[in-house]
Amino acid sequence: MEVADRLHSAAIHLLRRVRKQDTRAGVGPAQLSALSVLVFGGAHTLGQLAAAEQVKPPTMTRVVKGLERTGLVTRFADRNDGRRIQIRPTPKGARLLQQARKRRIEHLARQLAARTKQELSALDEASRILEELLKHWA
Amino acid sequence: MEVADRLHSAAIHLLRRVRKQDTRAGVGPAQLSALSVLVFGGAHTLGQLAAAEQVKPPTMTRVVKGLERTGLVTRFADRNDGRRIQIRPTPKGARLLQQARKRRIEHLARQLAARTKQELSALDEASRILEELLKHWA
DNA sequence: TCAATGTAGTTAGCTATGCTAACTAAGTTA
DNA sequence: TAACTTAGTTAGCATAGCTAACTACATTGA
Repeated sequence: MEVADRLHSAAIHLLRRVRKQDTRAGVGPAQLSALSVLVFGGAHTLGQLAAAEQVKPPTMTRVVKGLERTGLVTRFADRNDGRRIQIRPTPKGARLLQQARKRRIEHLARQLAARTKQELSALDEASRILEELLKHWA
Repeated sequence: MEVADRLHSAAIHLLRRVRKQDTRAGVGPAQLSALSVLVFGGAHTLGQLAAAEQVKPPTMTRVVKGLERTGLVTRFADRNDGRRIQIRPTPKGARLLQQARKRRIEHLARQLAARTKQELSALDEASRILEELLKHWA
């Protein structure tokens, strides 16, 4: 379908550009993305985090190890279930994520600055439609 | 900025969903993406391909090796410059890419089917604005 | 009660993908 | 034609994905 195609392509190329800003964070993309889930969604168990990131548990074990080694998250025991491991961002982790996110958003915002008010509101409306779409995704 | 933020988030989540369709292609994301450049853009030198994919030449050397090993691309010498290596998709490579792309687009199109005509045209317009934005990206 | 079953996470080991540094080979220039 | 530049590869490292097999804890049911 025509719209699907155009949307798909635009999303790919947009993210490819924006992602380049992450180089300076000094943290890989998987770690950054997992950290983002924790900073915006609060503590998660390893399994919840793996599900949220759509990766298998062994992958998340290693991602969390990396984040822990650099002091960006801490792990603590679950009170109700001795098998579960809760993971929480440290203040350092929250700070780093916010900065990385700021770089991405500001970079994109700079590009958008040259657009007209009409175009910006069209983009805003489209984003809201997509949010709705994602909420009901089959 | 508000719009940048919303757009960024929508693009991330959209692609994450769509990308899951690629599992069945049996080819990694970097290979699939490079193959897409070749199928839609014709033969490229290794360096052009690396630039298009925003990776360094050594990375692309290996990606191309993988594609070559599974018979999805072929390499041939550049007539004008003996240092250059041209890379071209094979019929098998073109076929595989088209199928993978079809799966992605159709999956997205199925989700879009529940939207109104107005919403679809808003998404289409936004995609065109983004294409324009990407063209003049600083 | 406690043995069988299920669930959460880790470890080991493979592949793919990213990088830099250092190299080879081919073109360009002074 | 010697010096420099450019294209690509090789080697070696880190990250990130997977499956299979394991440990530890929780739940279930005879």
